[in-house]
Amino acid sequence: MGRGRIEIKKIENTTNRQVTYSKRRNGIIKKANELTVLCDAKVCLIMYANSRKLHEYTSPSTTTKKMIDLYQQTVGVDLWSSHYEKMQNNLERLKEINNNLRREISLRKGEDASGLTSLAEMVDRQENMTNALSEIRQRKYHVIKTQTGTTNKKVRNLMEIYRNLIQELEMRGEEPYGPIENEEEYRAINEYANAMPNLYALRLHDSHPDDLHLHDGVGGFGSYCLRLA
Amino acid sequence: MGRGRIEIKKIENTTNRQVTYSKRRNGIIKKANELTVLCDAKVCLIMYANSRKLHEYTSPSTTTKKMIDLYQQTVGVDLWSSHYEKMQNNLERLKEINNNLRREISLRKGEDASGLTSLAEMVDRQENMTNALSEIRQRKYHVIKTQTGTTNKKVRNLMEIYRNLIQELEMRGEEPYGPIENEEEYRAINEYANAMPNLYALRLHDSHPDDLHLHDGVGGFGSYCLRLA
DNA sequence: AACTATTTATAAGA
DNA sequence: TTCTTATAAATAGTT
Repeated sequence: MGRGRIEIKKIENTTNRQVTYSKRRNGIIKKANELTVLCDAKVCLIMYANSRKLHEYTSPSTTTKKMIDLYQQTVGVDLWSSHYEKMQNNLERLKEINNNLRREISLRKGEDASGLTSLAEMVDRQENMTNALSEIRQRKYHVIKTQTGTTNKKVRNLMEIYRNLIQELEMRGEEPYGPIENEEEYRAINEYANAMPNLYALRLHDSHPDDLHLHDGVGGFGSYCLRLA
Repeated sequence: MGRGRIEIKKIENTTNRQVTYSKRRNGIIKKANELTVLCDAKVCLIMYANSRKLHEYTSPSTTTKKMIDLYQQTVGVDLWSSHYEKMQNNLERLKEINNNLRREISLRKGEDASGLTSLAEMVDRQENMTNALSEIRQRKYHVIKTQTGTTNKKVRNLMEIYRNLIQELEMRGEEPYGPIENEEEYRAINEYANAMPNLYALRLHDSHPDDLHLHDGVGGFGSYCLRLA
């Protein structure tokens, strides 16, 4: 379509080629746009000639990225994969580690999916578990000791309150051991009384010989005392 | 360029539009190819019309992926980032799970990084551990029982060999209890003898009352016997 | 899918 | 590059 018909083969004259590229590039972009408008199509056109300059056209109704995504979806090839191969590897590695951790937990729970554990392995595992258990016992011991300390303080406090109460009542000439009138004090005493069974419950759960034992003489109100055996 | 000039706006008649799309699509692909050949250019053309069908042209000298890479490089925008993000999230999620699993193992080992464990929690944990331990004990018991069976068979076998050996020696009129000459039999007997301490070692590791105990009367050579208490 | 009157694109030249 | 213009190519409407 010009002054003369041309053969479709590379134009060897550089200038000529560049001129033709410029003209035809505009031509094809115009065509792409016409296609977009006339046929309600989405077109993405990327051109790259030796000039190292990139020219593109993308229908206004879409974006280059959307077109690429669409392209992948249709063609069924993941063009991104090479870009995040490393990540993929990382992901796989983490999954592997994860599985190993799960397996270890499983073993520690006494489960054994494979059923292939050797005796030596099991002896080892048991020893491991026993150590862990004694570790936990020690820690619990520590916590109980601490808690006992604070509890004893609480008791001393309550005894003080109680004594004062009795004294007050006696001074008023009223009968001791009568109803407690100070609401706050009453609540505090009750709270303490209710806390005891919880501590006590430990003995039910836990009957191992080298575990700690709580000896509490729950006699009169004034003789509350927690000792560690 | 046809029987009549047309306005560049969406063709409302569907059939007409599809026909025009088909014709012009071919036209633009031809143009793209001519551009490729004439000007030594790289062209990537992706078209998508309502038909949900994708049409593309890419210069033979390149690939769609290369063109996309080039496009990104030139435009300086990372089209992959959104995909990357998804993976990144996945990775973070896995790491989180990983940490949780590690924490659980830590707890099961009796470690406590936070030091914030409540007493109730620790009681619970200990019970959990105790259960796991008994599970493991049971499993070990099973394995030992099985192994004892096979060991007993081995012993019977060895006794038979030994008897034969004695008999043979006596028949030769030689002194009994002399050096064992059959090398294979010697090795078999030795192997068995060496296996015993390993089984025995269980008692050292494992002194829990409800664990199983092995009573073995290691008397004469003929009285080897493993019993389960 | 083919035809063809026309429009459009563009090769060559300025 | 851009403009011009003769001519090749593309295609709208028709069959």
